Amino acid sequence: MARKTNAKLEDIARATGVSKMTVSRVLRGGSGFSDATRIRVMAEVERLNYLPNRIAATFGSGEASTLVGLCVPRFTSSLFGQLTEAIQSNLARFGYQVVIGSHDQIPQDEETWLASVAAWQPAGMILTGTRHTPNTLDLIKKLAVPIVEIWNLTTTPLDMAVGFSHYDCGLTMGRYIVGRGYRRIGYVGAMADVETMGRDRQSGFTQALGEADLSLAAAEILHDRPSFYTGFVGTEMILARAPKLDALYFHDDEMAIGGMAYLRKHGIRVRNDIAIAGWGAMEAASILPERLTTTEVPATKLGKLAAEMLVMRMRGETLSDVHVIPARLVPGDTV
Amino acid sequence: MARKTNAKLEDIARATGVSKMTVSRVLRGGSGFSDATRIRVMAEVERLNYLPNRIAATFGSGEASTLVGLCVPRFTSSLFGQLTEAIQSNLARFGYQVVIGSHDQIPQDEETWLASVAAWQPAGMILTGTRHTPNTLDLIKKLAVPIVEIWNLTTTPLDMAVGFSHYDCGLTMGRYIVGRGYRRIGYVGAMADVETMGRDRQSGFTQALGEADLSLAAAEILHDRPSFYTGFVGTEMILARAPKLDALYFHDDEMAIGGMAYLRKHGIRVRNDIAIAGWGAMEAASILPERLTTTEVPATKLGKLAAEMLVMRMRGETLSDVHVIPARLVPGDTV
DNA sequence: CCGTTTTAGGTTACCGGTAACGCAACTTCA
DNA sequence: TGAAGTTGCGTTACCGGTAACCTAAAACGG
Repeated sequence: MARKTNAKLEDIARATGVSKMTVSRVLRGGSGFSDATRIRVMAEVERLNYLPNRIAATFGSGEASTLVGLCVPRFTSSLFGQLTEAIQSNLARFGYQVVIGSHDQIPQDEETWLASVAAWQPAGMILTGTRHTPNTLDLIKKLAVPIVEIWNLTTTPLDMAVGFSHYDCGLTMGRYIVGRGYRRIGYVGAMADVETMGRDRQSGFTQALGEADLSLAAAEILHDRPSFYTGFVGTEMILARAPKLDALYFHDDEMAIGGMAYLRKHGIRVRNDIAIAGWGAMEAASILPERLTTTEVPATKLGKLAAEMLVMRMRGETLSDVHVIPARLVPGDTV
Repeated sequence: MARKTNAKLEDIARATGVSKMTVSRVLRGGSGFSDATRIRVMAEVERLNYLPNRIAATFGSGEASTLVGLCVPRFTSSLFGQLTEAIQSNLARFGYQVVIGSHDQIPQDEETWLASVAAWQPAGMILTGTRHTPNTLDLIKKLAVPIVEIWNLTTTPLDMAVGFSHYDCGLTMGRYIVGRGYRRIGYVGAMADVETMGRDRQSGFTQALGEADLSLAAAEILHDRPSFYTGFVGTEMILARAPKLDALYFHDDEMAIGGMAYLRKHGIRVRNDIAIAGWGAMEAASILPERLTTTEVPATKLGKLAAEMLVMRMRGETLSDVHVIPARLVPGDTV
């Protein structure tokens, strides 16, 4: 692992007969050189197979690097997968590299990760959620770099935010379910030990029920991460405790699908016996015999917008702080 | 975005009354300083809220950075999500940061991404698959950095490899299905335009059929990415062309589940009328009324091993090149 | 108690780019 | 035609760490 023997600007400069400053100018495509020089330099760059050195470039310029940090709860979720995909590809278009982390809803893990990425003088940061440790907030302030908080909406962003209100997702779905005449309504959630955004949806949902002088007839929050199987088991558990429910709101679609599998197995008819609502408009629901009532979350669009906002800000443009990507209730056949 | 005003080693050195070299030694936890000095230095580090600068550190040492590149086909796949999660968390344990890319099976995209990451003097690389462009191979050779090729097994790794044989997955499943007495067997795949590893599984599968003097009765390779819905549609299409099939092998479990949804919708009984086999042992299958016959792919274990192999090699240890993480056929109720 | 080794530091010279400035030759235009 | 830009470079001084080398004092050992 000794020093690399790669060609450097000086090698190209020597071979071309110019100064390395000129080579640097040519490579960065600015001005300050003739066309003839450019051609000669580029020929040597090609011949010597020059590989740029962003470490040296970043260090020398004193500017931020072209690295951007991205921290999500986890990558094993279809929505966060879409988000990651969209953010990475859109940042790559503008010449940025994405350094990832996941915190699984543990703010301390985000802090640890952030510190390790901060050491790279990143040009920007994308964080999910609005829950951060005090140290994270300190670090962010010290970094003084554009930041987008995504996924969850906030009116007081650290810097910029793009997302939607999980509370409103729950509120809207709650009103919808109540409006369809259901009265004995349960909620099946996940990750009981940590504060997920599903908790916000549950709050909004409960609020909607309260508006109709109802309350949650039962809530079953499992400890595991949301998954098909968690939904299956959660449904079994909540129905064991509260067999007379006529509607179930799930943490997300995958859990709802798991719940529906439980119902089918036990001959309980969806909608006729019990209404089902999910969240996320996940791909898995596309094969259900009935269209799942859910909330569409434009993860890809959100990721793209977050990336583009960050790029603009990193380039010094000013733009408004908070963008709302509306999540939309999609009525189906299950409520 | 002018130069940051963060404290640097020299500030700490001045405040402590030592040289910045001593501060550097203390911070990196080596030797060459007294306990009293260490305490005074650390106090100033704390007080001035020093933030390390890996750009300068990497540049100054001439060593590789602590960045590691990870390129997968896409992040919107449960298995690649698990892989990403495992790799990121296990590399983070050892102080590395993960820079991601995705190529969606287009080798050229991998090349472009690799070039942008190579400029960061990464300490290592993790690539999926063994198909790389000539330029990618050149670049990798120039980088001269530990590399793990994962997911697909190869006997001629660029450097190290950890994975399993997709061909064998298909071969084993083919023999199993043939052994259970099925004769009119179809295959439903995805991403027809590019060479996926599913293609390798299909080859092995076809080979197994050939061993029994059979051939694929039909193959339907869709153009889309594998998904629940692709499986649904693919099943519809293949059965329209070849209604008398008695077994179907799918690109993966999600497609198989989609296919089973189609069958259920049309009153076709799984196993009684047509056998179904998937691949990947994906979580979604956990809620099926019958246990899906599939191949278990230990993505998390694979990612962890890949990360650990890379770390060992980055630390200069020598170890064997190729590790096989066995994929295992899991018999279910659908074949 | 003295020679030798170890410890605790300081000094210096980079790493490979980039910013800022300088300057000669060439254009432009009144 | 001469003053004022403009173009096309070169020169110099960094950026903030680290490696390598050096030195004086302290510890050690026979």
